[in-house]
Amino acid sequence: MARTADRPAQGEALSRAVWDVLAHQGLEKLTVRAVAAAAGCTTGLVMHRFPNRRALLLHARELLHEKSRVRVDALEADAATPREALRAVLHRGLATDPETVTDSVVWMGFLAAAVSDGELITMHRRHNRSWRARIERLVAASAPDWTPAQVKPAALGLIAMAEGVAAFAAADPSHYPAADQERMLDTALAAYGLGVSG
Amino acid sequence: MARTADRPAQGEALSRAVWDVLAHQGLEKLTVRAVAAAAGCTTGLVMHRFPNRRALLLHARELLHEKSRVRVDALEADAATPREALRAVLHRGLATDPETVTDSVVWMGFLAAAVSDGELITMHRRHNRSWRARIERLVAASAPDWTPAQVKPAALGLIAMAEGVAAFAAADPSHYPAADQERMLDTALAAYGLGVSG
DNA sequence: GTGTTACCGTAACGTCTGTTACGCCGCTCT
DNA sequence: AGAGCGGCGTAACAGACGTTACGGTAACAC
Repeated sequence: MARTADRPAQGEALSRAVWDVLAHQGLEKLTVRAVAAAAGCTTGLVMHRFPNRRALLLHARELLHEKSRVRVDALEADAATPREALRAVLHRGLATDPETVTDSVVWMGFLAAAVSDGELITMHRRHNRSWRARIERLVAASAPDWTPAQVKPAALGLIAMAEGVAAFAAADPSHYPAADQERMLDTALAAYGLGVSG
Repeated sequence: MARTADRPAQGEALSRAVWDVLAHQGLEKLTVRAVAAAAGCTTGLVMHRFPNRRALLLHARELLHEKSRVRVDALEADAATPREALRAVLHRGLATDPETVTDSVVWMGFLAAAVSDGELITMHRRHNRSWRARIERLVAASAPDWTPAQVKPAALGLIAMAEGVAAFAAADPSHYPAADQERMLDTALAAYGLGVSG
């Protein structure tokens, strides 16, 4: 890492290093030294930029949340219909390529770390609740005549399905190819009567 | 822990201590000392019973797998129809009470630990594949006229849904009450045409 | 009761952790 | 060009970690 004073860029580079370590070495090896090595610097820079290890993790978690929100916002904005938006957004939650598989592994690492960190679990809940609200809104827009009592279980089923299959694929990619996950998603949308062509 | 030579019982007690620490303190604090404290003994006993920390974790993981398999076998045997069996088995995968919430937290801990442990990930895959095969078998029995191309996406959707909602509920129990999870499951089964009364 | 066995608590080892303190070196300003 | 400043690499710290070695003591045989 070159010698610069661009603090936001350094914070982002270090957060990316956190994600790298979490994805390839796991939570147990997520040490300050490992992060520094992944970022190509020393622990001096890391501890100079963040007051302590926890702050580093919290920043990395928040940044990941923010990036994924921006990406999903764009997917939603680009969709022609609510049903296409629903499918596109849910599809992003699957783990169908190296990037999203990595995302899923990192996601699980943060979730496991949250067990012993009140602030991490608070961030997770905030993010997850807004994710759930987004899908409920898209389901309601996709089926305008449904009551909330119909929307809520369907939306919950869809987000749970995406989360679950992403965890499966992250742990066993060769047995959960992209095509299987996509067929699963389209079958579920069709079963609920939310298919794009329905 | 009393002074005895009942090795299997000690191994099980220590594994239960591993689950306790994993559930209440998280993977980062899963140390030999913490496990010994949770078991009410010292590190001496732990290291006398297991050659090293990894062996302790692997044993705890395998025992958890075995116990859940026995429980699910019983649920399946007790069911009157394939559809009832399918629902009962999937319901066990939800996180609807303190015990199953704990199970889900522990499950995630092991999954996160598996990122940096080839043997743990192998065990996870073996277990997960047999779990998937079980649900595919139950779905096929519940809908005898379906082709494999219909069975597989539905079964995948169902197990992913259960896994996902268990993770949600483990991280945010107050926002994922049992009733919501059960309504989600029954709505999904009905949507697939696999409802108990269908 | 006494001797033997081995279970397991105690204590120590070297390594690795997060964190702190120090100082070099490149940039900027006059 | 030289002085001043601050970013960040280096090195050391205390504590916690996994693991090892040793010794006291409970449990059994007789």
